[in-house]
Amino acid sequence: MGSRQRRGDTRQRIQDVAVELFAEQGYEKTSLREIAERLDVTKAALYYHFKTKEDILISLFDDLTRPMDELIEWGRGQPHILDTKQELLRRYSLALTQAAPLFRFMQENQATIRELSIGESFKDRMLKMLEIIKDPDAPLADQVRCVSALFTMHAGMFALKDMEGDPEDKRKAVLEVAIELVTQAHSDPHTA
Amino acid sequence: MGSRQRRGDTRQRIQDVAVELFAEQGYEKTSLREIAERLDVTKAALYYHFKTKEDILISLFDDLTRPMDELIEWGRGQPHILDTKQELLRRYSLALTQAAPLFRFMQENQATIRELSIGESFKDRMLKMLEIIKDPDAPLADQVRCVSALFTMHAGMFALKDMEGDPEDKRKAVLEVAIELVTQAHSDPHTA
Amino acid sequence: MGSRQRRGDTRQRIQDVAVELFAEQGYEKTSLREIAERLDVTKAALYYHFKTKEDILISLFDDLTRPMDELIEWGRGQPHILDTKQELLRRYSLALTQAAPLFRFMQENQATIRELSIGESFKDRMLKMLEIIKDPDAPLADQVRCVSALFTMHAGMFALKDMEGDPEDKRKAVLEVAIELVTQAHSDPHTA
Amino acid sequence: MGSRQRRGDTRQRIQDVAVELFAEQGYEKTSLREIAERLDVTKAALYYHFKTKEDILISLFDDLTRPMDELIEWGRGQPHILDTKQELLRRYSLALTQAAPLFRFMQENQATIRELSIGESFKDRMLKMLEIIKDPDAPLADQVRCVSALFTMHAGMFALKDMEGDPEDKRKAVLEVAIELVTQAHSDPHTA
DNA sequence: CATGAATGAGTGTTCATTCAT
DNA sequence: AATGAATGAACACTCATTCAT
Repeated sequence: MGSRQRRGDTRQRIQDVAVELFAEQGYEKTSLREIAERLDVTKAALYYHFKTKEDILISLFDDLTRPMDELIEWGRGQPHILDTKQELLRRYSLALTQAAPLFRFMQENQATIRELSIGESFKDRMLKMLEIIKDPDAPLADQVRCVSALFTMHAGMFALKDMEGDPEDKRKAVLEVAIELVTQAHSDPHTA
Repeated sequence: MGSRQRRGDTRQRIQDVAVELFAEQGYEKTSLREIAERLDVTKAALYYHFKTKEDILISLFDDLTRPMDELIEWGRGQPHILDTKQELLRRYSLALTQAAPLFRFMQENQATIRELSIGESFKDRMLKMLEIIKDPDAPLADQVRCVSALFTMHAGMFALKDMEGDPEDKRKAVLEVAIELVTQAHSDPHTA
Repeated sequence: MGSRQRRGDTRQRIQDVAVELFAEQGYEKTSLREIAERLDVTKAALYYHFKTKEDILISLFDDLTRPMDELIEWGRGQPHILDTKQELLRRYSLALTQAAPLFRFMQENQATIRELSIGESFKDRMLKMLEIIKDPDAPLADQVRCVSALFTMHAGMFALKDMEGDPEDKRKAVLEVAIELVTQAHSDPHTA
Repeated sequence: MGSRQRRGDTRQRIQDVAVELFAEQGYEKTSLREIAERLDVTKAALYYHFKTKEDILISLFDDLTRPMDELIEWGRGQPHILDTKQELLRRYSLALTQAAPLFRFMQENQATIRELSIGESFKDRMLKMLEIIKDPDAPLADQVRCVSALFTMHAGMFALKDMEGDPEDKRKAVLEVAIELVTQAHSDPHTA
């Protein structure tokens, strides 16, 4: 019965277990044997669903990069005004929350990801988001504020895990600080 | 000549190469064979100087944690006023700059480090620094500001690498933003 | 053809080669590379069938300890009379003959085995057999006779290898001496 | 002071530690590093005193084989009567007691020793001792009794370690059984 | 849709041994 | 009489990957 219900969703189950283990132990330290054992299948079965180990990782990122791409596309269609920037952060915050484990993984395995084909593409996306909220002619400190806004959002949620309080409250607090940073960077009158 | 001059500094040379490779490729993906080959010695030679691979990593962190411990001790002896917090960040900024590659490594290999004996000890240190700059009764957003200040400093310097500009200017800009965050968190009148 | 016929019996073939090499050279001096080469497979193939090197050894002992356990169980269900003791030795003699190479290995690698998980369990079994044939209140010399009976059986067969004569004749001679020792130990009237 | 008193006796100290560790863990599992660490010298120091690891072992056996050689020479000069055989066992028992750890080592590392140059020479000695107490034309069982007598003496002392009782009492008991076996083998009237 | 069996390349680690000093 | 530094060869073990069934 249990095995009947599982018919056809093996691919999804692999992804679920992979996200969990990758986030917990890192990509390199997680072996396919481990994933297979948790699912009670053989390693070879994984290869029916994915061509390589890296392929599993890439498939996970697809769920993550799609919302980001949409976000970027949306942002580019908007005027470069403060409101756009703030809204971008708001939407990004929600996207992050939904793909939290994957982001935690990304945050903690940058060295690994950098070498993977996915690394470049992700960095690209981050730069594109920065382009939307950042003014290249602004003073250095303002540019740092924008970078910091994004990083704060990435790190914030995981770094705050041991702090007491409702997760949603924490998300809002992080978002508030990020928006503030961007607002400050935007409104700062600069004479470059 | 080259090999004569090298006598006695092998341990240091191992550390240098290790820092470089660990930062570049990550801890797991850097093999002892690779380190040995770069130094033109055998793997076994590494084991004369270090008991295990992890031991190499630990030895690297010693150079890093000592200044942090001094900083924490200094901070604890000061009154919990804004000035102390700002000065702590200023000093931390300098410490970070000096051990930049190691911090880049740490920033990018959190998943790996977490499992190592060193992970806990480093997290402890971060929490102790937070205790100095953060007020546990402050509103959530203010606490986020303090966390963000530290993370901004960690990430800032590496994330800004592709941006043009003098490294020292960038360091100051990052520091400025961090100080601002902490200042705001401190001065915020809160009625908890 | 040869390789086709071999399908499915690799595990057994590993055990066969392992017994032979362990007995010939000792456990420590026999490397997995050596076993693998003899079988014309890779080392990794061994790990498909056994989790560790020690596991191979343990699996070999399973074939040995099962008959011993049966023997012990049988002996415990019998009255502590001379007949039982003699019959135990007779049955043990047969068991030993069947697992001769393994016993030779055990006899010659006691130091190694002692440190392995198997060591304790084997010693236990020997003590349990002793309990059946030995009277704890008997004079020391009688107790020695019982210990000697078992040891004679262990060592006898291998020590007598270079002596001319039919193996079965030798087995019977060893058994005869062992039975004699136990008989003497049993019938000895003692006033402890 | 301690180090002054140690001057010149390093060779002896190496032997002492080696005997102890070899007996405890076996020859293969005892590394020179371990021996050196126990003596608080470097591995290289061992090589000042002994040419190879095997050389240490050989030097240990010298202390053991000398008394055996004397014993064999003595035995050969005596008539092949029961008294000679009994006296041989008595003397051997004392020799064994004096070199107990080494004999324990030999008993437990036969597979190792067999491959060493020393192995053959030791086996030779055992055969020579057998020649003295054993009649090659006697019935098989009698020959087994003689082999058993020697083996009982070897094994007896270590196998009886967990048994309660004074070591000297145990030695005598073992000797008693061995003498008995040889006596029986000798007096047995045989018509081959 | 999945398994059983295997591989080749690699890992970190240990060892006995050497030799200039 | 002993050390510091190193080597070369080996070892047990793990990994991602393959493929016939």
